[in-house]
Amino acid sequence: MFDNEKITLAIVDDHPMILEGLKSLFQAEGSRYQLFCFTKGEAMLDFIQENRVDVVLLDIVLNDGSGLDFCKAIKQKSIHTHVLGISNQEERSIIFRFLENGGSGYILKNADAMEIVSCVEKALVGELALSKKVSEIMLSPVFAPVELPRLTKREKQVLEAISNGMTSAEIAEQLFISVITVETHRRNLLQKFKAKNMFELIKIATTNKLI
Amino acid sequence: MFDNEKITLAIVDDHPMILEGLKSLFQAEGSRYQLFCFTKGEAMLDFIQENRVDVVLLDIVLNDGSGLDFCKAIKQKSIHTHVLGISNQEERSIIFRFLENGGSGYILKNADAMEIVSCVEKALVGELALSKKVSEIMLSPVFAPVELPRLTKREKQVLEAISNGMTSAEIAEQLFISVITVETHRRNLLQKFKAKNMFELIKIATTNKLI
DNA sequence: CTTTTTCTACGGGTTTACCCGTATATTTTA
DNA sequence: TAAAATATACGGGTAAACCCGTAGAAAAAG
Repeated sequence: MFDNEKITLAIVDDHPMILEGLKSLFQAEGSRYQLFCFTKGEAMLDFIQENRVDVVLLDIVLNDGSGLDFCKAIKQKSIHTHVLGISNQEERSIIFRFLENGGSGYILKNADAMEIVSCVEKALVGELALSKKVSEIMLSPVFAPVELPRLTKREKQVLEAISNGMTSAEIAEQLFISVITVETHRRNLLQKFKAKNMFELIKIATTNKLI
Repeated sequence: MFDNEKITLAIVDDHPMILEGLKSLFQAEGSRYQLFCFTKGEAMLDFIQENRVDVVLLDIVLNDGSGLDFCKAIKQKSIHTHVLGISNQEERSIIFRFLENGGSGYILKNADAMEIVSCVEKALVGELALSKKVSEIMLSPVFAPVELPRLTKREKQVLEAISNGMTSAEIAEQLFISVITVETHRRNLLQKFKAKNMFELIKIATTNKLI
């Protein structure tokens, strides 16, 4: 990014009103920014393929896909582009997923104008850009009342192996126990999780980082 | 936390040397801190059950369990306790998991003394406390060369349903297609992912947030 | 030191997943 | 418009998962 060049800022949002709002906000910033607006994520990706973009303000909920996926795609195409999520979506896990996917920050749409601008500038200098409310959300974990069953050492081993695609026979061989024992562990796992089958169980266990 | 009371700081680390180092660091801080040291996570949890603790400096790799789990357990027992991860573990996904589990911050062990102290103080006033190196890591996503196959709309629907524990017959009914078609989609999914079976595939898809 | 949990193991039976090849209509992309 | 990808569907067969009840030995917890 050269000092004599403008900062290229892409805005992606499928609400025309919000797009307009952001547009006028950054046009007012003494023309430091060159704006490009998109209502579709794919169109923005095509643009980034061919043009240098410094910052993307990316809505999370778009009609042609998820901002989470678009963020990842942007960083894959252009690692130096800073991507800021901007959404009404307050869900904690969404924020984390966005950052994990390479986002440089996250802003809630009800943030005031100053905050949005300062987040963009933070991102530009390589800092993590979180609006006040967002960092509060990140620091306020809610522990779901869904009590996950705790697994024994053996059950963890079996579950881990299953999730790696091993069959009961293979697991039995690996753990030096009988196939029948492995199947008993399977049964107990299903009961503990109240899952209908292992597919559901593995999804639960994986999303809850048990394996 | 009252001004006339000391800040209670628990340190959990199974390397005696590091424990000593942190101890002397905070004892030097004009006795603002009252220290409690632990080499086992379980012992620290028992302590927190009975005593108010303002901040925990928690090693991620402990011999009696993972700091990730301990962090979650601490926040479940005592939501107001700030937990700071302190580890040599530089892995990006670990940092995110720690924060998702309720951590207030994360510090690498090679951070200098000042940085550690300032992170603790940041956490005390309710801010996200990341050492410089850590926030750099968070902002440097690496996109694994493992190219995930992109799924068609139908395949996503089928995979989603499988992961919710539905059988092929149930899925067929839900999507108004033949069981045979569902099984064809299953087959194609397995081939696309080069997975041995659906258990493995669901784990891959879930950890990569495809479902 | 007793009680509980965990790990181990058996038999028999039903359901489901998985593998193989094939094939046509529709939709998307080049 | 031609080629490729997608969604649909059939038949036959094997392997694996899942369900039921039961139960002893070892380890952990009280």
